[in-house]
Amino acid sequence: MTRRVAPRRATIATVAERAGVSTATVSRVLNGGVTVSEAVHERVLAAVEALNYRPSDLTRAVFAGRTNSIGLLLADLHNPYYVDLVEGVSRVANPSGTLPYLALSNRDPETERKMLSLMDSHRVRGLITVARKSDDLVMSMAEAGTECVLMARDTEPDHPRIHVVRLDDRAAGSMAWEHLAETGRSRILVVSQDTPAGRDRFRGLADAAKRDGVTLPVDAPFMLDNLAAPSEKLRELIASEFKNGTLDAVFAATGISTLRTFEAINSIGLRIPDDIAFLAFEDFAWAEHMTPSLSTIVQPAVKMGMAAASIILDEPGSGQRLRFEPKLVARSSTAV
Amino acid sequence: MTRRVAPRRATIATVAERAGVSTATVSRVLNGGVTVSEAVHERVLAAVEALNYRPSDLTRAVFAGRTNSIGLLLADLHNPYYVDLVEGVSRVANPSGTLPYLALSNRDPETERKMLSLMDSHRVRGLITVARKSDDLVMSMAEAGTECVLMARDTEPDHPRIHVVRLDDRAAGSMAWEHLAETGRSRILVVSQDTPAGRDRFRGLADAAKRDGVTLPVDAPFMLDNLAAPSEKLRELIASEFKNGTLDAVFAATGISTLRTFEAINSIGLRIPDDIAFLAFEDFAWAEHMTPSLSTIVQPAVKMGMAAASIILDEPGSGQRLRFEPKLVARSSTAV
DNA sequence: GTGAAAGCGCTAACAC
DNA sequence: GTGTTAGCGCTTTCAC
Repeated sequence: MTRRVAPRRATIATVAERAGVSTATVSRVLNGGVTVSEAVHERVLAAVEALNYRPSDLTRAVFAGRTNSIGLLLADLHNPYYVDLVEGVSRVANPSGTLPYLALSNRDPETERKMLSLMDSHRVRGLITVARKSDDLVMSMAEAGTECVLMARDTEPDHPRIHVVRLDDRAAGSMAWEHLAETGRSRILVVSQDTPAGRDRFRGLADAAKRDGVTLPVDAPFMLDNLAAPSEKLRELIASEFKNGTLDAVFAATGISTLRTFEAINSIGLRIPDDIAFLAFEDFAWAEHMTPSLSTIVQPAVKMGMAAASIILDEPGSGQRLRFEPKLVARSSTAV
Repeated sequence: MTRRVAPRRATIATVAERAGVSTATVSRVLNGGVTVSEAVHERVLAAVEALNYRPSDLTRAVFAGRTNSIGLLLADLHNPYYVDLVEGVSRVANPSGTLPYLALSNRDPETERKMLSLMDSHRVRGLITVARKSDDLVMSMAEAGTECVLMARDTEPDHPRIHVVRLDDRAAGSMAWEHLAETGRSRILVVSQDTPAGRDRFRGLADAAKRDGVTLPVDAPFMLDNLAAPSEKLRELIASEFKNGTLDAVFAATGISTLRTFEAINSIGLRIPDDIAFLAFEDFAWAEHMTPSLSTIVQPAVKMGMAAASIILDEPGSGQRLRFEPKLVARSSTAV
């Protein structure tokens, strides 16, 4: 750790000297609250201007024992849900001078932990994360005073500074069932990533079907393992189920699975929605322009991001549990 | 600014006390370099472990006069180019303990300036930005010691701490021409956002055409003003040019214009590529699954992000000018 | 090999 | 009203 590497820049002392006052006075005019004489006020402001001085949020944070940064740990940025989350967090955080650190885990537990540690080193004031294998780290950060917001989690660690913001996944599932049933489908395959959210969405759909007296042809969601490449197994499953006549709709229950599922259906040569209906998850610019346009179930990700940031900034230590409702966007891929 | 709000957490002093040594010694074993007796070394490490102590990068930064954060200011996250940029920056920055702050301008100059100021307040060590209306701010940050990397800029401010990383936009344009010409098209319309990059790409295409003795039917790119909604004007332009027989290909020269252009062509009912060829910019997961699949010209965004971060961390003050080469991904939308 | 002390840039008591 | 002083958590001379 070399010392003083950057070119000198104006500090509060520089400004004080130039204005012929003490650093305390400079601090006072900059932060307001206390009364300062008109003359001094002007001299200080002039000095600030002349020296292009901007107080260091860094030093302020050291003093206050709390920074103005939030740690945002996501899996990647290819899911529109994550993108909107960033948007939402920024919208709430920025106005109060808070900036989010963005880190991507790419679903690697090792990376996940490293990034969390890094954020802790940087003393983020709050953490918003989709991490799943780092409860111990999160707990120790909460213990140390960091507000932690867990996204899309089913577990609910008991700590006043650990909050949970999630979608009502069961509702998303039953919403999928209702839409598909309404359009005349009942032989549904659910495709998902292997996450609590995905399982809950399946459960929601299966339960809703049961209430209507229908049993799904497949009694568990098809779990995608490798998200980076087309799934041969999925392709085969859809092809054989369809041939057996036990399939008239596929519900991709998570953002990433949407692409892989669409791809599988198309590669078999099945026509959507004539041969088979396709209901996707998350909305993205191109969904409307696909052939056919895609029906999707969408989470209010921007709102969820805003809520997460609000908890950190405005309701620390309140152990929030927030649940948001999904929305259906019906387009052609599930049309009758 | 309230003081001491967060619950106390272990500081270097806590560790020192518990290990029965001075803070200086703790610092020494944590940072290495100096020799410390075996016994003390162990006691300190044990205390660190027991107290779950993690040194504050914040305080270190105050002392060192330089943080481990980078400011990343982008327009939005809907363009795959930006997403890959984040990926690239993280890949280089994270391993050395550097975390990027992410801010979105949504192309609003006001927001752009606010975010830049915020980042400066946070004393980012370096800045990577697509900002266009804030040269004065960038210059003052560079002056104060912040490494600034301008992305996609044609101007080149003269300062050792202001760097430029960009695509060879002319090459992208001529690459577009060559591909389209090869597949038998020459009556090309270029659609773009109103940016230096877009203009250069048009210029590159027009010049290449000229070299081949061809004059474009339209002597300037169609500049999209509102990126958030379909463009009626674009739709009309394409329809009328096509009817006149002066159009057999459209080149969307920027990431966002790709969507709006595709939309316009489709809404007219023109068939791609039979009636008209369509060449897009930037690659994204769905491009391959559109009907037809989209041919695109792609910038090596991940590499560009890595380069930008490297400049900040490894080559400060070297006034870099980097130019990257685009790549063509040929698919069905430009097939013969 | 280890401790005491100064100082990074800033804010908040406490005097005057 | 304004200056003086102490101190936030850390690193680094400088003594011992």
